[in-house]
Amino acid sequence: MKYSKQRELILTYVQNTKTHPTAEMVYNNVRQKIPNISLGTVYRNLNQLCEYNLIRKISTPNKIDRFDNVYDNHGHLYCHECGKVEDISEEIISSVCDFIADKTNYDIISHDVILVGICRNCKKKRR
Amino acid sequence: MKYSKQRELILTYVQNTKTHPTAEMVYNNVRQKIPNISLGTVYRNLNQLCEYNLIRKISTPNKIDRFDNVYDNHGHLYCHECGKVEDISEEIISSVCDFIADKTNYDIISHDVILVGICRNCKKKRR
DNA sequence: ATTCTTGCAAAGAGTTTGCATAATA
DNA sequence: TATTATGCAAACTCTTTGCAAGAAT
Repeated sequence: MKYSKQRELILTYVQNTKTHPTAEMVYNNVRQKIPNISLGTVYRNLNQLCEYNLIRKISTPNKIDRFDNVYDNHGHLYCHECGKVEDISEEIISSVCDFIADKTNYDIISHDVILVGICRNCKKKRR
Repeated sequence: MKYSKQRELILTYVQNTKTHPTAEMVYNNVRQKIPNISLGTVYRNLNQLCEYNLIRKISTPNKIDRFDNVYDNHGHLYCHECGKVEDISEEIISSVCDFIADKTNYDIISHDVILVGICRNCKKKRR
């Protein structure tokens, strides 16, 4: 992989934010430093960084891909109400995966675990 | 909801197949009986049937929505390799949801549980 | 007669890709 | 110099929507 300023900024941003950003969010952030970067370049780099396992893609039920670091095998909870993505710790995920793999004969790819629910905030608002 | 032949066939098909069909699959099936039905009508009806909780939408990581019956709160396993969607029984899902809800403070919507892994067949092929 | 549904085609959203130019090795 | 990356715009895929015509209540 040849160096590029664009890719470096994209990688740094995805690795250091906790927001599980969409391509659009990455674009808006990197644009502050490289104003004429294109959305196509952002997508190309995000996908390439995924192939090299430097980041990973999280698919959520609303169809907008989000990206995240790969520090461990944590999973994700998607809030069906506000769309927020939160982490589920690696320990929790691995017990769940063991349990399900045992019952179903699937090999669960733990870092792709996505569960859908209603987050704390939205639960409060509902009352 | 006013009756329509189109909707009846769509509902019957989704309720009675085990393939978790995409809109396209539903379209191709219903077209055998109503050749000039349009894809737009299929989408409109699938969404409407979801609103009335007669069927449900399953979002998978490849972004193509799939549809399924609502007989119980079973979950789904998506095979990352071949794209197949298999059921996870309601019992398994509810233990997983209880476990995660307890650890994370989320209310898990159990019928939206999607886990991603490699299915039996693809595991075999890999060897 | 009123309301809902259809088929069709156009529009929409998110993402990918072709191409000439520019940067890296 | 050879290769890879970029910006731009066009293309692509899946899905939704506006509208006039048709079917159900």
